[in-house]
Amino acid sequence: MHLMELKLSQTEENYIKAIYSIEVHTGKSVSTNKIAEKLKTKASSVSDMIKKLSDKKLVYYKKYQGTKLTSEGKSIAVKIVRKHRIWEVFLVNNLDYTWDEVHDLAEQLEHIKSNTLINKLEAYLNFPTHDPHGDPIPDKDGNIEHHKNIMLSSAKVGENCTVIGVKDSSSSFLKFLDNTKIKLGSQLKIISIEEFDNSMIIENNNSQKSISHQISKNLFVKKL
Amino acid sequence: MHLMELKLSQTEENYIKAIYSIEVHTGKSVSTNKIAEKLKTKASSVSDMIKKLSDKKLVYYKKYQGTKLTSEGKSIAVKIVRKHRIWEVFLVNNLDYTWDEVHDLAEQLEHIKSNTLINKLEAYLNFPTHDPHGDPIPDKDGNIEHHKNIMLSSAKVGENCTVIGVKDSSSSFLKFLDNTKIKLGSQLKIISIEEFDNSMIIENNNSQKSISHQISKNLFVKKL
DNA sequence: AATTATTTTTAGACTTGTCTAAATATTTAT
DNA sequence: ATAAATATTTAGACAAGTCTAAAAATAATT
Repeated sequence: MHLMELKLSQTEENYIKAIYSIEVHTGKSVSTNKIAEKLKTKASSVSDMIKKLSDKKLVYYKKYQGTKLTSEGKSIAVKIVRKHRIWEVFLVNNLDYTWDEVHDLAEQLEHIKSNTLINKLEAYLNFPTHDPHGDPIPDKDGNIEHHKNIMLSSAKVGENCTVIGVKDSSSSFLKFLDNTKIKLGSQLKIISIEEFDNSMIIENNNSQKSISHQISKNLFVKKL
Repeated sequence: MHLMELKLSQTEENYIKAIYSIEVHTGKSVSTNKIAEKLKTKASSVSDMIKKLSDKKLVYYKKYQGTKLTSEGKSIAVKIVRKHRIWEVFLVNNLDYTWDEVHDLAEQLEHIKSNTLINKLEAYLNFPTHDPHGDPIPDKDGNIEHHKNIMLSSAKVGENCTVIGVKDSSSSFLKFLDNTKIKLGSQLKIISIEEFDNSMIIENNNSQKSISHQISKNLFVKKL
């Protein structure tokens, strides 16, 4: 519906992405301070940029009332997210990066401008549905599956499930997962749950491990 | 020998690369106008930037005397070239781009900042020695094989050779090669040479084709 | 060698994105 | 409901990179 492809700077794209991610998490309109915090910049800079994005009809904006992406803005945001996640898949699956190493690199790669590159890359990777952190990859038209956020901690004894993502994607958490050999797609069976501290014994690759509640609360799973 | 990794902007990198490519072609010190022409900018802008690069000890510069890369500058240039060519290999070999489509994309990808990415990518691609245009890929330490520029036009009847590059990398020439099924690594046997116009009959994939002198002058080959 | 012509540099202005400090709105608390 | 605290916006300055127009240096011509 857009008459001409407007070209955004890397900075503009980063603002759009930040607004999108806050908007998705909170549902509400996004405050200037939140954006500043996310982008590690100052509120005054954000104010300036929001005006610019508003002029380009990428956000709705009334002074002092916070901001929200227009449908055009949202569509751009989703495209950036799509690029980011597809690149992450490539880095982890093909170049042997680990979960915790890829974010900064993907942050750069997502800004590569090309109409065809990301689609070719997606095909090369066999149309992955989730990135290495378990977040869903939007399709070519911007449709994105919102997964229902089932945590491992809510699973019952005897159930089987597949790991599809992590909630906490801090470097230390991801390293812990690497060490315990839990990764995307891992099949887990809940053997028992300790009432005292809610820790779980799970079976993974035919071996049993104990998982603290702290951990199970941060693992998204799909029940089988 | 450099005490700390200095970070260059994309623009600075482009200047370094431009100076390098002109310096390699001509051998002489590079004039402001030549750089301006290459980068499609104005001489005044070039003047400013050269001063900046000179402050950073990446070029030698005396007013009105042209400029030359220092060894530090040259090493940076070669690293960029390395990135550019490795990305081109990936785009053509793995994502099915054609020779003539990849330049602009590689121009973006070469600026991705990462100490590990390009080495991992190189390994993933099995350490290619040449890019899809036949230009040699510098190794991790910046060593670059200067190939001896043997043209197909200098081959004799009965000789066998492999295509390792093109001199003219215009889009129309690359398309012509695609159409005639000549690509990097193609094995060619010279069947005959027509004295009148120096056109050649060559054998490629068990089929014979006529190649004008204009074409054979622009194909780098390695004799077998 | 003196005069053109060309190349290169400087000076000043503009754009994008940033910042600090001050002014204005809004929200919270009393 | 008024004062205090917080959030947001404006104003003005700065850095990177670009440009035009004018000045200075080099090269070419006669």
